[in-house]
Amino acid sequence: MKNKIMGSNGRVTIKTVAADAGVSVAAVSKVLRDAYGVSEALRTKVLESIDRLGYRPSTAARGMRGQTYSVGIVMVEMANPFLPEIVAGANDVLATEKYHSMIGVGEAQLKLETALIERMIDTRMDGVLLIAPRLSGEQLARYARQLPMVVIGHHEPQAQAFDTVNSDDQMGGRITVEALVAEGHRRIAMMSLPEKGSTEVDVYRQREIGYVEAMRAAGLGDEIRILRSRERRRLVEADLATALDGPELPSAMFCWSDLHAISLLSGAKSRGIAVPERLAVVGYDNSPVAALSMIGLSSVDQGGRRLGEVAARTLLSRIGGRSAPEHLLLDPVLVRRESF
Amino acid sequence: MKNKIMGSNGRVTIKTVAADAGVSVAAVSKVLRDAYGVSEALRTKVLESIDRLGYRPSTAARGMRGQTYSVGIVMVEMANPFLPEIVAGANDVLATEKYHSMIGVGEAQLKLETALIERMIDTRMDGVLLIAPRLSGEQLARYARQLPMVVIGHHEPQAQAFDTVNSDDQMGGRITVEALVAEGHRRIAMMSLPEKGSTEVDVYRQREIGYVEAMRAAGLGDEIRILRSRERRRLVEADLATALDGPELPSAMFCWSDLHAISLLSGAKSRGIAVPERLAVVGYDNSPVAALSMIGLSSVDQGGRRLGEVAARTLLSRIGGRSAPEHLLLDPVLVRRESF
DNA sequence: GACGATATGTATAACGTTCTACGTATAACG
DNA sequence: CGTTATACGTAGAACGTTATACATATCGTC
Repeated sequence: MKNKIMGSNGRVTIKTVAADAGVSVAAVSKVLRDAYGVSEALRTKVLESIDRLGYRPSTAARGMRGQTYSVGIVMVEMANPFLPEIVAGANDVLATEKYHSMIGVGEAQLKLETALIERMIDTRMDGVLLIAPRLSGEQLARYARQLPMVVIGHHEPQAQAFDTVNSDDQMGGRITVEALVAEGHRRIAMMSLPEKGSTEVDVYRQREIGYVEAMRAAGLGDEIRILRSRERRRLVEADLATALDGPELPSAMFCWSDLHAISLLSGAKSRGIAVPERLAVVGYDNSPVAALSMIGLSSVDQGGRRLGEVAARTLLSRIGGRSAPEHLLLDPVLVRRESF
Repeated sequence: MKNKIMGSNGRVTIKTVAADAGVSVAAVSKVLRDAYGVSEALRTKVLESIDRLGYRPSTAARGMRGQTYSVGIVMVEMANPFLPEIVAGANDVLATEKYHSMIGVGEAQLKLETALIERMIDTRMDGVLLIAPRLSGEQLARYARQLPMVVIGHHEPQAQAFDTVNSDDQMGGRITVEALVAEGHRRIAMMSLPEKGSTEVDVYRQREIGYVEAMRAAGLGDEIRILRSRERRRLVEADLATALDGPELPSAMFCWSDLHAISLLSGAKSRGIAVPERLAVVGYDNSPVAALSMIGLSSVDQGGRRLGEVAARTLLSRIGGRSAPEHLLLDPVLVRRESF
């Protein structure tokens, strides 16, 4: 067994492969990149050496000059039950193209989000997928000029620098109201987040728009009622209690998220309010908890896995060179359970 | 404004900083690394240039020769509700030392786990934190010889090449049985996973050991009963139904995970089995779902955040050069709710 | 001032891969 | 056979940072 040319730390490098196959380093690189200018014979020889030696390219070295075949995912938080499906869907697609994703958790903090995106740029990731980012559209665009970007959970169809892939949140509000109206409900309220500081890129604002439109279309413009709950997890139950104990309990409540809907269910039960007889409840996200038979929450399903798949495909096409923006909306579905 | 020396793509590089500060590239590098051999005056000058220019080191270039100040986390799956707290705790500690974590999801698949760890090595991450890996201790040790490693959810106190940080799973079984016994329960069964293919590194095997020991200590050796549920999510409910419909329903059931416990609660309710009067139920993990008032599951709390913090600290000390192994156990706590 | 010890700052190669320029071989055509 | 076009493979620089060797400056002592 001949002496092998190894990198520092005893690692098999492209030089090891070149020596084993009896070709130049540049030839091995061409084979790895599927670049023009190597014969089939040389290619076969090199691939055999790569196999035999168990060579893996150094991602760090690739980042100096070429592609790393990695994608960053920045998630707003880890505990959100909607996100695993998105990530799984994205990873399915990425894996077919030999890409790996690396996830950073932004904790809904601008500073952290910024630091993560910048670290991904510094690591020379080929692209980034943001899920429910807190950065503004302008800030997103600035980073998108530095690396390919796709955003989920941010509605900005006029954005040029990055793509968006979303569930159609207006439609989610609409189909929920339509279904409740078809059951005879007239007093349909919506539980959302504070209006202050929000814009129409936010998913809950889009859901409100759909709710309002459908109520109007059903001739229920006078019954439009949007209640606002503070976002802090600890404050949600207090705000929901206010809604449940208020003077005019609606016959149905559409909540912008499952978390709120589940808390509402809980509060209603403890007050002896019959669900769905006295109060029908619909959430949003169709999280696994919603499906527990002890919960039985009706909920709008956004098709997280499909979202992830489409977003990853869109990102790969950006990485491949496309610069014309794409803004996609996928149809949500209302999943009915006992709460409605 | 003078011409600035910029890297490819218009990026501020170490050369830009050196030129701006009027010093050599190597001096700037020494400042960045806090290395010996630069004066305070030069240091101040360089740091001002770094600030003014908004210089960020290229992580890829750092990976060629030095440290990247990044840590990989490989998680068994994304949807596990126990994991967000671990990651949050780890990230808190890592952030104080200017490290970023990047998460890969192994989906409980050996091939994927392997590929992720290798990609983290290729990216020259400074260390890796594995959460409930499926790789064997031997395989873990092989990778741990290539980069610093800490493992959570894998009990191997004799391992030399990597560290472990775990909740004391035996103790979790023990305190549960003790509490049930103190309430007068004698027929206490445990719901666990299949014995085939498992070893004592697995958390559920450790919980079984604690269960068995505490039953014996309470003079209930004859009442030891470990039921086994297949791991596939879809099969859990069928296996639990078998347990609920069996000839001898115990008076209490200790489940190795909240998922199983919640399904058991659901099954018991649908059969009219009064919880906790006819059947007391205790889960493991104290997940957010367990705490929902509509669920009210008593559960063993592992202190995920604390686990993450300790694990990150342990990893940083490994990265800092320590090679003597550390194996830490944190005490779990039984959280009581309506199910018991 | 001379000498020795220590601190400081620079020059330069290394790290592993990609990109590009270009020399040479090969094939096709007249 | 000579000419032209194309394919193939190599040499070497680039990428941005770190690590190390070493020249020179500075400080303390005699």
